[in-house]
Amino acid sequence: MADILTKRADDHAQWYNDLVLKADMAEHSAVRGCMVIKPHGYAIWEKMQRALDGMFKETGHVNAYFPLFIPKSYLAKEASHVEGFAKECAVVTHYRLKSDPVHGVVVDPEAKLEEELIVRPTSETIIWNTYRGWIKSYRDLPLLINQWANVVRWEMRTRLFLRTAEFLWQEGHTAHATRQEAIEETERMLEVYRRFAEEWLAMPVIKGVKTASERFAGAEETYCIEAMMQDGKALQAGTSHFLGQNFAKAFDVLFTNKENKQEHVWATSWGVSTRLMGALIMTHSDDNGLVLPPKLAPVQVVIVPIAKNAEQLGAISAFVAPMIAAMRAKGITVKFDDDDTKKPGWKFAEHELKGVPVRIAVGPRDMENSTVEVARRDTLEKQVMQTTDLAEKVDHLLANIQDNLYQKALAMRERYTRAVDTYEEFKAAIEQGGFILAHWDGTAETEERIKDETRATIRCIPLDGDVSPGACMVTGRPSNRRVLFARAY
RNA sequence: CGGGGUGUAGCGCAGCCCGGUUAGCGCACCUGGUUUGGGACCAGGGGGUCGUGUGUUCGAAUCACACCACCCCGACCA
Repeated sequence: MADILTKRADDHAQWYNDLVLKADMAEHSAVRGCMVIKPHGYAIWEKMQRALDGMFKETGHVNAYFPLFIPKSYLAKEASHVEGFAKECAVVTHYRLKSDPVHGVVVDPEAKLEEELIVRPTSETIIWNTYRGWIKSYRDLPLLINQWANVVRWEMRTRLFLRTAEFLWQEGHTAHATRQEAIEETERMLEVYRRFAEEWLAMPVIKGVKTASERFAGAEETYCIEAMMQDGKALQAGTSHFLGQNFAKAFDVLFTNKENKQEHVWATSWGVSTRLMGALIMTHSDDNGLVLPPKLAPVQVVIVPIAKNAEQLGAISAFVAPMIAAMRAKGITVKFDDDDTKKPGWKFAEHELKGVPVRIAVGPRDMENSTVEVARRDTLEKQVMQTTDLAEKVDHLLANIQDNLYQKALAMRERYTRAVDTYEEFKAAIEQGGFILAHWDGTAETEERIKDETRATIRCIPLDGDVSPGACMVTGRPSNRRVLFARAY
């Protein structure tokens, strides 16, 4: 087979880049840091959206849409929020161009905006400013809203899907009458993200909370799910923030409680982005290309006819028609690749590159024997199957692939997760990659020192797992429990 | 923002050091034919402001200066 991708073992970053481009998911655009998401990539994102959107609605949320532009002054209303986002905001200063003999068009200096607008890096401010008008009574609560949107963060360094200047995401913004209720919401949505990651992306994640220094700008507590990529680095796959009353206070959002007293509402926000595409790629794919979990594959089964001529192709089409109908009846997405300008070998490689979970090859030999050749993308194994009950067999195979991908990723994470007790062990272990569970004294100073010396960060304080106390590996001071360290994307 | 790299056909590259016919090669594309169970083969064909600007020169893809863009590696972040 032709080597069209850089091998993972040679250069993981280059492999990732090649894969995104060659599998036709996205490409760089004319604008620095902004990508074009191509149909194959977008189809996967759409499947993610559909699944997540359903889960949001099952948990009582509704969708709405807020503006792309935010008055500059709004950003400053929540002190730590502005601190966190100010240095990466795109700003709109004018609303008109005019033609120019030398430069074609120039900004019309007479069209300067009274108040500059920023392109949203996230929507808390505009949303909370709006919520003020919507919330008057405890009867208006909880307010459970999600929006699907694009946001812009002027990142210094970008990577396709993992970090782009503009990215697509969803952001949930909820308002509650009590602290407890808001915390429950924050945790509920984190659990939705865990389920989505594990059941749809087949990507095991660790739920936890961020340390103070890694917390979202404006949050009281940031919960996250952390995943391990194949190169042993960590990727934050989703976040859910308990915002306390910070935004309610900044935007004067008050409600009257049952005792006729005015109170600030309690808030949450939570989001996942097109970064999940990067997570998906780096969790399962191999040197032959993309590997997609069946639940997110735009095409789950591709049928490749092997025909010498048009008559044979016609016979194969008739032969597979009932199988296709039976599979579709089971909700399986099937593509019959009867393009006669490409050879079978070319198609095999192409569909592997694009991550189609199951490939079925059918030729004259199969028609004689009432068989088909079924190849699975995850293990690259091929087997000849009788056509009897093929749809059921394929249905099982897809479920099996989905499960196998999860189990493989889980086994990898477990293999590369270890507990260490001394800083020396830690330094050696971090060079090997993977997750490290170690005791930490809870101070920002120690966290910072570890980061400076090893480039490892505390990914999260896990919600589950070993909670026995110990001594900080660096300072020896007491520690409540082990926390999760890794080098991260 | 520091470091490195790259801009030549749709894609990937050679040519540049040492200036000189009509700027090449592979893939892709078009036509015809033979093929088709792991990226087919033969023959013919089309496609280029060599990133931009200025300069040096009889002559610039090639030399000089400036600029622009993008990519990769770090620091910052979903």
